[in-house]
Amino acid sequence: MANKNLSLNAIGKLVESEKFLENTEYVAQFLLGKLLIVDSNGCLLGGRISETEAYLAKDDEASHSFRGKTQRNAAMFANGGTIYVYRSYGVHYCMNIVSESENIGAAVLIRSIIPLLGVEIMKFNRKTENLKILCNGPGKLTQALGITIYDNYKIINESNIFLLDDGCKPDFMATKRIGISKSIDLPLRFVII
DNA sequence: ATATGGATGCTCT
DNA sequence: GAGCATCCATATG
Repeated sequence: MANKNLSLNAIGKLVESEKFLENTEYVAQFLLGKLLIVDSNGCLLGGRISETEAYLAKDDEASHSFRGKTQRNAAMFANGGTIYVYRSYGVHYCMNIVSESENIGAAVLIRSIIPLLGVEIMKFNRKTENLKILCNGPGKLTQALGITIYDNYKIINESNIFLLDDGCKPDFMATKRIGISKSIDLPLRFVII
């Protein structure tokens, strides 16, 4: 425990929990360049967030929260900083970080990270040696990091999943979101340039 | 380099 | 029973 915090402190400082209470588009942009790190049985896995998408509480038909709270999306209505994981296409898991306050229903989907820590373990988890395709998709990064539905409802920085700020302030651009069929024109996808 | 279709399981109508 | 916030293998230019 003390060791883990020591090694995390050497990488950067934990993102303050109040940050997740800000509005969702801001959180989605803020998360770019931050380090997403998972303590997997004592091994640190993770990398730098390079792509996010905002899913809003209001007027966003593509958001899981659009039709209200259900058993599946309940974590999305928890307080900002909660992790919302769901199964996608019956095959993969996708990971979101809830934004804003309790009962709002907004979150940021982590779409891609640049692998930095525990690369050999992530290669094993993904069954590939190719760094380019290790974590470059929402289903891929959860597989690389070992994130599953059991991580649903965990709290960032109060579990084995951490967000760190090492001072990186990347340039980014906004584009349309990917892989959805409703509200497809909203510029709510953010990518490091 | 881009396009396609299959795998897969769970939620909601 | 439909429809997915995906990925990969395969097929073609």
